[in-house]
This record gives sequence, structure tokens and C-alpha cells, in this order.
Amino acid sequence: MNSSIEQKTRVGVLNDYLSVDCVIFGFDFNQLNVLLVDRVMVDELTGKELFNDLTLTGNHIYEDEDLDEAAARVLFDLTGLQDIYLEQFKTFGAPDRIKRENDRAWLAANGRDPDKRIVTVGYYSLLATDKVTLEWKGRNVRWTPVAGVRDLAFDHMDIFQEALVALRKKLLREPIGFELLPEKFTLSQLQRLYEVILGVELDKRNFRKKVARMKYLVPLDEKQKGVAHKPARLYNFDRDLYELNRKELLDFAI
Amino acid sequence: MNSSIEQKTRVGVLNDYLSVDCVIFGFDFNQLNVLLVDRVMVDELTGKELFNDLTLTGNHIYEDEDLDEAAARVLFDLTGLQDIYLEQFKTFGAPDRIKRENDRAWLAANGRDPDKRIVTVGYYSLLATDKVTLEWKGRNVRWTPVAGVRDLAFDHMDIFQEALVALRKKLLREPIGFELLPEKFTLSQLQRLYEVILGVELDKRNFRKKVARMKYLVPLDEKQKGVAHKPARLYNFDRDLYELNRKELLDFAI
DNA sequence: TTTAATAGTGTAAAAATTACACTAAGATTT
DNA sequence: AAATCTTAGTGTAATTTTTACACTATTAAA
Repeated sequence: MNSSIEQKTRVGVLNDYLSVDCVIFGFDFNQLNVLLVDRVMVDELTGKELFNDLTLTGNHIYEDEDLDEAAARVLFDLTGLQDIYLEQFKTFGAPDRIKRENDRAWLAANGRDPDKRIVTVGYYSLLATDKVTLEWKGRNVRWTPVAGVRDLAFDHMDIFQEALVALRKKLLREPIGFELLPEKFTLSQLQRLYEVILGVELDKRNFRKKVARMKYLVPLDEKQKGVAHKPARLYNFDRDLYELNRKELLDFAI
Repeated sequence: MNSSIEQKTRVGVLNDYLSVDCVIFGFDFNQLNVLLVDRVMVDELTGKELFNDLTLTGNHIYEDEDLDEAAARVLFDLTGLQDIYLEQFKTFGAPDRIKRENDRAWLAANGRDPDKRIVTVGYYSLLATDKVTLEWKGRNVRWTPVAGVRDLAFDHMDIFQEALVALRKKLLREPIGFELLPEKFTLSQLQRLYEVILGVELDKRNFRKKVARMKYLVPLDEKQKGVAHKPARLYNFDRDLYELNRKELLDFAI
């Protein structure tokens, strides 16, 4: 859920057996991407690069911090953004979660016991890619299309895939697509969003017929600018109208 | 997911900051119920009863135990049952999760520090009420209709309500209703199940028309026995047929 | 002015949903 | 053995939703 908690400077104690990891999804009007962070390990003596791979972002939680707060903080620390959609989707706690040699070496080098189980609470967050300034605080982060994600550190591949499954399920039932778009968007952008996340092709006319029934998707008196073709009408999602008109979806399948 | 892990006798160390709690749902062909456990606290000196309320079942996890295993163990310890449907739905970790006086006293009396945050991973499980022998191991447990649940210990009311929301959402999209029924069931029983869990009334003819399209719901050459009215045909859910025929539900709403 | 690119629109057939009321079969009661 | 009670089981017509499908409109760029 959206956090409207001001980020405060924390002075407390980090809990060293409990963390949050955050799968940050971003839509760029074309693909669904995930924000990954470089992890480079260098031999302390020789200075030689031992490995260089990618991780999700995450951190241990402070003793006085709620789980949702910790996720919002982790997201803020990486992107500088607040009040971003965040959803807890699954907790990972296999005793052997971290077993690969690289990961154990990394933990050891960072003062942690690689044999100690760390339970991590998985969150995903949704935003439009252009909200993120990739140079924030100098960490090396990059957007990667979800179809091209491989070989993440720790069990982050697993966490990432579960996040994607959870996102797809949620998108089928709840109006969260808008979290991945700017305030004003075109119907083609919205259609593309559903297509790339659900992995389907949708018919343009049928898509428009369907959304035309949703009165909380309101057409604005405004058009796209700066495109080299017929500019499309802009829409926005009216959450209040949605909450008023939502008929609880109760047609079950199966 | 179903656990097919044999319950072994654990000798390890309990992790004292991490627990699982299990919301055990049971359907009795009439209502959705939840299995609750009596919690009685007695003054050690006077022998006077200090309070007497209800809790979900839960326990801390062993250091060598996966989260799903811990949930299955907790369920087994209360009911003696294995291979029961279990679903992780949310993790609860507010620093002030446990703040009521009764709960703090209870923790203190049981050798725990009431000020230490315990993070608990919530699971729900689904079964037909008559699978449970309420006298198992002499713990005082009872089925309570979900509409009548109040005043649970700790933050169990919160956990229970979130479990119910998660169950409802899942029931709309996935074939989990059958986990609450015996192997063979009637269509009226199935209809009642959807009605009481989703809180709606369904038209009998339309319900039957709808399920008739689901080929994995197979009519048996067998009828209900021992009822004082026209006995209904029995059906069963063929999971293999379901997996084969499932067209990924991709009609999004919203 | 031409070209390239995407926006935007309608219709007919099929499928799904909705609202609605009576007969059938068995156990129980009289 | 007849009557009664209780739940099982069934069809149809109207409405809504879904599906498949192709052309014109508008803007910027060449």
C-alpha cells in the first residue's frame, strides 16, 4: 500500500535475522522492467574483481520499524522516492536460502554469518521508469526488462519471479496498472501495459470498448504532445469514482 | 501448498523471534468455521483464573525448518493431520504487535520477553471440519463460525481477518473450494460453499449451468446416502483434467 | 506535398449471464 | 399405504459481454 510516512533518519539497531527485499517494477510505455543494483566483490588484497552481478534492493529492518516502513525506506534509499505503491507478496525463509559460494563470501566480507538464516519479507513496488533518477546516491542501478533478468544474487531470482506472478494475479483483479503510468496516459499505453505484463495480445477496439464501460477512467480535454503522429487523447484514473462504483467482483471462475 | 513432508520429531532450537500462525478454516456443509484454541491463564499463587480467551494456533519455528514446514507442523500438532492445503498469505511484524496487558502477561508467564518483537508468518489451511478430531492431544479446541469470531488473543483477530480476505480472493480465481469438501460432494454443497465464503446468494440453475461447463467437475455414478430427501448426485474434482484444460484466466477487470 | 506512424471507430455472431417456477425422488410421518 | 416433507434437478427467453475483423483521421517529419 502507499506509504505516506516521512522518511526519518533512523538511529536504531538493525535486526540481523530479518530483512525486506523490494522488487521495483517500472513501465516505460514499452516493457515491464525491474530495477537491479550492481554487486561487485573485490579481493581485499589483490584488488582483483572476484565477481560482478546484480541484486534486488533490500536491507535489514530496524528494531523499531514496521515491515511496510522498512520496505518504503529501502525504496527511498535507492530512488529518493516516497509514497510509491508497495505490496507485500511473500516471505522467504528456507534455512538454506543462501548457499552459493559467491553469496556466502559476500556475506562474510560484509560482517555477516553466512550460516545464519535470514528471513526476508518480499515486497514489490510499481512506478513509471522515468520517475527514477538512476544516479541517486551514486549506486549503480539499472532498469532491466523482466524477460531478460538472469543470474541474480542470493535467491533473488526466485523472489523476482514470485513477485512477477503476484503482480500478474493482482493486475487481473485490481486497478494497479495506473501505478505504473504517469497521472495522464493514453489508452494505447494502458493497453500495452496489460499486454506486456499479462503476456497476451489484445484487440484495440475490444480493449477500448471494455474500458469505455469503466466510468472511473476519465477522458481529459487534453492530448499527447511531441509525438510524430496523431496525438492520442489523455485519460486519468479517478480512484474515488472507482471506489464508489466498484461492484465487488464476485463471479468466480472454477 | 500441500505438504507431503513426513512429520519428524524435531530436536533443534526454536527461533524465538520468528513464528508461524495458522488460520485453520473448516467447512461443515453449512458454515465456514475457524479452529480456535482455548487460552487460560491462572494465577500461579491463588490458582484463580485470570483470563480465558481464544487464539489461533501457531508456534515458533525451528532453526533448521522451512516456513512451510513449520506451518505444516503446527497444523499437525493441533489436528494430527498431514498433507492439508496450506497457503502463506501475509507476514505480520509491527513492533507493537503485542501490546495488550493480557498478552504481555501471558508471554512473560511463558518465559518470553513481551517487549521483543516477534514476526509471524501467516498461513491459512483448508479442510472439511469432520476431518478433525477435537480431542487430539487433549488441547481444548473448537470450531467457531467465522461470523462469530471475536476478541482473539494477541493480534490474532487481525491475522484471522486478513486470512479471510485472502481466502475470498483466492476462491474467486482458483479451484481451492474442493479443499474444504470431502472427495465426493454434491453440487448444492459446492454452491453453499461459494455462497457462505463469498457472502452472496447464487441462483441454483445458473450455478449448475456454469459448473456444467467445467469438465473437470465430474459427475459420479453415485448418490448421497442417509438423507431424508431425494439424494443428490455426487461429483468429484479432477485436478489433472483441470490442469490440462485451464485456459489461463486473462480477462482482466479494471 | 508526400510519407510515416499511430489514433480512433462499428458491426454482426457467439457466448455468457440473468431472472424465473415447476416436477422428481426419497425418507418420514400419519 | 398414503400423505407430507425436503431437497434435487431441469429450460427458456432477454440481456450483456465477448470476439473477430479493416478502414479513415490526424499529426510531425521528410
